[in-house]
Amino acid sequence: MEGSTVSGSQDGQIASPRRAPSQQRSRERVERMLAAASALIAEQGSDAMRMGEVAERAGVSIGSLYQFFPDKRAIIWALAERYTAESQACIAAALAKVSDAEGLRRAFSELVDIYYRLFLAEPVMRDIWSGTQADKALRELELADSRANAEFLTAVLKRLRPTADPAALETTAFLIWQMGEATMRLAISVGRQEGDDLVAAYKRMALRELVGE
Amino acid sequence: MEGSTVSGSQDGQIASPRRAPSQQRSRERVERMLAAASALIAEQGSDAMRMGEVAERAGVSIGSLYQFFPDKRAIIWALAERYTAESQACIAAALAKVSDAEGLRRAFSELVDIYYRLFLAEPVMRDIWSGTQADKALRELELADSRANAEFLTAVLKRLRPTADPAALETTAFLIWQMGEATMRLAISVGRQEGDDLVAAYKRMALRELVGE
DNA sequence: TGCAAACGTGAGGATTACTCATGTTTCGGA
DNA sequence: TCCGAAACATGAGTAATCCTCACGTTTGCA
Repeated sequence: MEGSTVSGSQDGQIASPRRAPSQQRSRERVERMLAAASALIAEQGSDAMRMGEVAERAGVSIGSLYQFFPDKRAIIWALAERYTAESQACIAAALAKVSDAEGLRRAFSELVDIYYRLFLAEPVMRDIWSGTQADKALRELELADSRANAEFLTAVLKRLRPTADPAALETTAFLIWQMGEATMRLAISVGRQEGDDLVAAYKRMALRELVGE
Repeated sequence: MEGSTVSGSQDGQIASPRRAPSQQRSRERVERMLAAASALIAEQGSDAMRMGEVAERAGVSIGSLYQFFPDKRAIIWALAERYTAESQACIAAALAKVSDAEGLRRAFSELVDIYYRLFLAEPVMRDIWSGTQADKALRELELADSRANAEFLTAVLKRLRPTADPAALETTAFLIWQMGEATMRLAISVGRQEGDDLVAAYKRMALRELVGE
């Protein structure tokens, strides 16, 4: 998983191999490229982001950019991967020590709020997850991320309801998580007031399913 | 709304006006263009669809294509609009005569099945709704469609639960509908077995919310 | 029947992701 | 310390594709 920052491509295949930065100089330059891309996505969206502009703003040539990222999607993928890695750790921590229904209620409720605020505050994340779903590799990254997150939830449910069918719990947890992400995407694409209402309604519905009435 | 087949563009603005076909000949040609686009999307997806190929397969010149569709997105938008119009009528019919909880349970359950089968069977619809969410105009069309559909559901809920807060019912109906669409998109992007399970789980959750325990 | 508007055409303009031949820097080993 | 190989850097050029536009043709109507 070490060099995975460098890959990412259409139809889920690993793209043609590109050099991973091994020297200090190039590592710093790759950071600058990612920072430039991030800024441009925040300003204009990933669709309007031009590779030439990324290179210019990073202070590197277009050729250098393509030396480390096989194509445009790869640079977006790299940014997305960072976000997922970060948030996954946060989610694991929040759910790890849940041991009863009330704890789950509190942890889940808090998690939804954090996620929602994150979506509202991070234009890059918003753009990547709500706009660029056309990219197959990104969809698969999101799906994998979602499965991983749902597993934390599954673990909690199995602990709280040891007699229930494990497969059913897995399906429920995955669905609830995916619906949460769908709700976030929806909430940020409508007005703030309606978005808040929708998130609140989701939270209510999800909790009803997770901890019963 | 008459000539709306012809418009559709970025940032929700109506695109630069394009001639609407007024003669018999051109109406037939526009149909051929839409049919060609539909076939190509079914074969390779809307992203890989080339405007030149659409024109060639429709037996018209590239110039004619652009005479009626301001840009590539417009032709996809036109196809999407047809689907929404069709399905909306079907949904309205299914929900119009619901008068009690048991009727709602049956109608909703059937509706979900129909929608799921539709998604599975229609590659064009699948492509448009699950892939090309990057297009702002399409997102807005889908949102408007979803709101319209949710309203039918809202109407039923208001009939069945006259004492409940109307605004809350609206939010609930809209959220449930959006989650349904999210579930469909998810279900078709995972395997058939898991997809079926997810749809079944969604149906259970939604019904729990709609008609109680 | 003639004319204006609608329609039809396809070569070419414009944009942009991406390549590649060539030059420069870094670094380990002799 | 020096050399050679590998890593790195460059940017003009290529290819693909969306879309335009100037000019010809057909249709409908007064």
